[in-house]
Amino acid sequence: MEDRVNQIKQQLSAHNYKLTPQREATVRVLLENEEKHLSAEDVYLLVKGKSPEIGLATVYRTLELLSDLQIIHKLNFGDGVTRYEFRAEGAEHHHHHLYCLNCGAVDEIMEDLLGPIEEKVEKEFDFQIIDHRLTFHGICHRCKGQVKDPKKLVGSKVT
Amino acid sequence: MEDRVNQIKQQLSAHNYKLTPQREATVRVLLENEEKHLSAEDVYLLVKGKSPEIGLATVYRTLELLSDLQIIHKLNFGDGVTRYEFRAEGAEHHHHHLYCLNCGAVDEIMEDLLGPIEEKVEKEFDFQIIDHRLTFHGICHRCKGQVKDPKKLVGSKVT
DNA sequence: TTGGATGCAAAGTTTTTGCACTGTG
DNA sequence: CACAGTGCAAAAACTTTGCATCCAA
Repeated sequence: MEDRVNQIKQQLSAHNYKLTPQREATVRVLLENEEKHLSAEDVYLLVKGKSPEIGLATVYRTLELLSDLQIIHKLNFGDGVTRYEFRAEGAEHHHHHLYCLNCGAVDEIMEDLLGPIEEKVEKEFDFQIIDHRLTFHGICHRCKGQVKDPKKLVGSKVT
Repeated sequence: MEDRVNQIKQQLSAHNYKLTPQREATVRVLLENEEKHLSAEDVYLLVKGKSPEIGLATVYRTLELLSDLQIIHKLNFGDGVTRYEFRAEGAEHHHHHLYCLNCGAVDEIMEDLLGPIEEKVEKEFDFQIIDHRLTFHGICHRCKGQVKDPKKLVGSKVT
């Protein structure tokens, strides 16, 4: 954990940015909730719990900065909020998401399933891949058999 | 084209919705610009060109409706706007996107590359896949060698 | 002292909602 | 008449920006 904070500190200074207390608090919240895909608001509330003087704008600015430096990723699951997560450790892009249409949970697949596919795409479309996003939308194991809101899944008018 | 409008009309009436003139105009704009991934605003402006009396709210409501019925898809490429596209023709989910970080263009890959991967995921994670989103972010063939805004690609402070 | 960073509030974007009205069955 | 559908404007939700202030080098 301290290692990772230090690593980020170095990544920032390599680009002439400082790891201010606010930025550090934000980074720590992200690290402590790594698997949770927090929104900016989530991060703000968590940081505010520890350091009440921080402003929402600072959180946004910090997330934008970390995102520009590719330390974290922006994610969109179509619910109108941008979520953030750390990039996969090994510098390479590596993992994918399972988004449950019933309960909204986001689980992770930690394997990279796309290696061979990327090679094919790069060649076939003359496209230099920098990153990818792969999300499966469906019903998670927890919701199986107890879908609460079918309307969300297949629209229909309740008459 | 008329076929597809009729097909959509039937999908709507199957759920007790009508294909009103506004909805039809919206659908036609989407069909005429199928490969373009229009935002709600884009659709609104195009529809307004033909039927000036339409309201933006109606466009949003129509897109939401079509999306609930899974006639169209919502897409997010992280630029803050929701875009829309028709679902792949063959009822199955089938295609993927190439999003250029330099020029913002969105190209399509019309093959489904994920078949075997989905089987694996369904088994391994006990997750019932209804849909997927796969987007590669990178540099498109048009931009190769003439990247205009490297900052967007690798953040750095311009001092 | 100088410039980056911050907090607050105001403004900006995108999307949703309330409500009266319209048109068709 | 009933009621889905609509247009408009207001409101909401999320994010960015302006600006005075603060702080470390």
